Amino acid sequence: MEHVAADADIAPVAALIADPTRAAILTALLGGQALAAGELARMAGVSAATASAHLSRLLDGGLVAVVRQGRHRYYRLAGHEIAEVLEVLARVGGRPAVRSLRQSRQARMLEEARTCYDHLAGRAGVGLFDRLREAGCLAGEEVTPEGERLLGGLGVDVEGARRARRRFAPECLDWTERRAHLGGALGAAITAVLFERGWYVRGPVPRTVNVTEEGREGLAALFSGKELTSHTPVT
Amino acid sequence: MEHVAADADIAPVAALIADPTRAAILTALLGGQALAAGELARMAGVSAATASAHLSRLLDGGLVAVVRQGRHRYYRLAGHEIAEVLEVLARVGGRPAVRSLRQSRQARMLEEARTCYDHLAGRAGVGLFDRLREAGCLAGEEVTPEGERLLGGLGVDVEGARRARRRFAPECLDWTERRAHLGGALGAAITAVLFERGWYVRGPVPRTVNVTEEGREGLAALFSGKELTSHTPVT
DNA sequence: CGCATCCTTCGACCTGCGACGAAACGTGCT
DNA sequence: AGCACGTTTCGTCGCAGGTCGAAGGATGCG
Repeated sequence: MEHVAADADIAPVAALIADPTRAAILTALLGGQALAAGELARMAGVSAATASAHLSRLLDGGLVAVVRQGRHRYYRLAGHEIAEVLEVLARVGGRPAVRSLRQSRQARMLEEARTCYDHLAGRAGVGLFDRLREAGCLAGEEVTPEGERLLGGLGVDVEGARRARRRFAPECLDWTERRAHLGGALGAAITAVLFERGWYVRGPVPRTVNVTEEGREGLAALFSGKELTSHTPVT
Repeated sequence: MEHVAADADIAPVAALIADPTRAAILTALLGGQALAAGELARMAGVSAATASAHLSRLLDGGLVAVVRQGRHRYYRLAGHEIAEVLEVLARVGGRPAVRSLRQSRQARMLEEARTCYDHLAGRAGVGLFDRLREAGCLAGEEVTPEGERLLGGLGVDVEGARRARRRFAPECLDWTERRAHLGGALGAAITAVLFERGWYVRGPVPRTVNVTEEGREGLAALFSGKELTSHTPVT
């Protein structure tokens, strides 16, 4: 007989994350991209059979979702709550020792700019957040009329983000920078536009992203108060 | 060779939470009270030896801290980050099936009012949060001058909370109510005052709290705009 | 000083589960 | 149809770690 009060069962979820191989898989998926089972196996450094077993368990547990496309099966995190769990765990987990030179290069790229499931993090993330604040776009967890104008001009659907079922514009603080960046529905919407415009592109290392030349110019123009040139979204 | 980029090691932390017995211990400690090793063993339904082994590992992992007092050893969570991890995990963990009548009573009490490590949660938590908003005390993640006056009169050290290293007034949404309540440094400061004044007291079931008669009257007076009677803090 | 209480350490047992290779399954290409 | 490739299933091995009882400190009480 359990004397502890009825509570959410946290152990099963934690157990799914507790295995190093599964943790590597989940961390790889934290980039926000859906990845094929084979790629995940390679990234985690295990055989295809082993990865498959892990993915099957993660699927059962509702941590990942799968979409079949031809003979590939692309896995992604099941939702932003899952990404939040991983981020919070990373925050208490502490930074690991960096071993090889190659890893230190990758680590530097991750610190520079990366995606945190569906929004921008790292130095780029906090930089963007700071610039939005300075420009008077944000007040607490709300967007000012000024911000509405600026983001609207960029092509961000602020109203749509506000109606989303998840939190609108929470500060999300990550484990590399010790400062906050913009998460939530608004952070995701802005990041989506940045990718769509080609201002940021995904880098070779799983979660990293890079700013493009257009991105550098576009962002500079955006915050210098100039109007943007007309925007032709990619279908 | 690991192909995954250098990242925080989340697996070891997750592994500590992954065991059902350790999860029960951590959940019990989520009430914010320090508990003796024996009590924790009883609550988790294991022998003293087993609990001791688990507590030792949790201590190593930095998830709990211990204070020796006579022949007792009181364990508590190591910090609010740990409580945050548990809350987030509980949110994705889903609600467990309620088995006995007794558990359903306890579950109802937990939903009514409980502590979430160091701040008020459950219906009481979201109620307080809503009333503070309605009274115009909060704007986004900031406190208005009006709020400063009202909370100051209550005896809350708003300035002290603002200087704390943790987030000031984040919304913390929990797994029973699907709404937000007040967490962070400010939430903790307010809750501390509520206990100090005797407006809330801890209930018999681990994480539950109960509002007292004084509490009901005091809160009503507070939000009806009246000034409070002078406050004599408990040493 | 000796006993009771609380907690930890030790030794032994046993279950759970993560690892792989080989083979089966399903899909796309020619 | 037949082959190639990505993925899952199956069978098996081996080890990590959770559990308990009993014994060994440590602390408070009379």
